[in-house]
Amino acid sequence: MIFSSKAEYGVRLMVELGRQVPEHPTSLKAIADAEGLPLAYLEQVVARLRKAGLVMSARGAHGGYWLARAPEDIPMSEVVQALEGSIAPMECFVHDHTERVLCSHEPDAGRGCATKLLWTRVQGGILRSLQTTTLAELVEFSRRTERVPTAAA
Amino acid sequence: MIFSSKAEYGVRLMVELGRQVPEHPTSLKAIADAEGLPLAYLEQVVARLRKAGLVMSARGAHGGYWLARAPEDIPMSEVVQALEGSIAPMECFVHDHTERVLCSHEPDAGRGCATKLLWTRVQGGILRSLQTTTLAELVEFSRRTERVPTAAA
DNA sequence: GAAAAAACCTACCCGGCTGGTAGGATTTAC
DNA sequence: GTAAATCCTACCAGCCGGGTAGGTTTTTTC
Repeated sequence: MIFSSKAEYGVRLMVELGRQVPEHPTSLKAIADAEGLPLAYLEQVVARLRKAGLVMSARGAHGGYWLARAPEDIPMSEVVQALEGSIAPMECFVHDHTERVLCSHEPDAGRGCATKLLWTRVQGGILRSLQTTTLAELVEFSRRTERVPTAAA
Repeated sequence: MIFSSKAEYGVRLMVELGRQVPEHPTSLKAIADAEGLPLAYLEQVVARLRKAGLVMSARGAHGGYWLARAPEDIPMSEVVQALEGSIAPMECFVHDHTERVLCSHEPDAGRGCATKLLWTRVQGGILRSLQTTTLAELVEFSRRTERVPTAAA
């Protein structure tokens, strides 16, 4: 049970944008260099964030990306959801958005799906932790733990 | 982000065992039939549960598996952990059991890994939901939602 | 208006892992 | 001794994650 690297890269990208001046475009190249990530792949990642309305972009020379909203107004659940497609502990959750505790894949020997009760709780736990964390917190954290560049080499 | 089918099958298996008389062995074949799961694959799944000390087994004819403890004393975190190997939202968590919020895969441009703060919270959310759910709850749920077999066909 | 810098798009690809299958060896009840 | 079961190990096929490649379009700058 692991998130894809898209989530990791995308979150980093968002933190990086959160560290920048608002409204001012930052090129992907700069972010890729700063984080040591492959530029071409980052393009695919940022495309998801753009389609989700989390970042905005400007094309052409000196173009780039910036946050569509203030970091305080961006819950990480939105970010991860945009990157992962959906936040589901099991496959049968992906296409079943109802809260019904009923296993979609089979009637299950004439009784309700007990595992779905469990996965529903797990999903709740994940969502809650993501919803209560804002991008601003991560940006703040990255600032706090920033090491002062050693003056002398 | 999805749990493997081992988790699904294994949890079902545990629920099935929880529905049985304690200490009394149930054959995998019976469970495989009841749940409609491939027997040979279930063998691999149950092996993990046995190695984790969650189920006990008896070989030979009329052998089978039963719960090593009462369902009330089995938190689902143990079950899922046995089945999945580890419960980690990101790869770098698997081999880093410390609580240090520090990215294991790279020094990250001279600052702390902000994403790890997020994943730590997510992991906490998952673990809490798994720890506070016992097998007994799932067994109880499966009993409550059991449909009365229709008398007439 | 040419060239550079950037976003944007789409097709492809490779290795690893998930979800099994196959086939047996061993143990025990009857 | 035979049937029923656990136990063990090797193998495999397809899917998908994590990229690469190679363009097209838009915008700025000189």
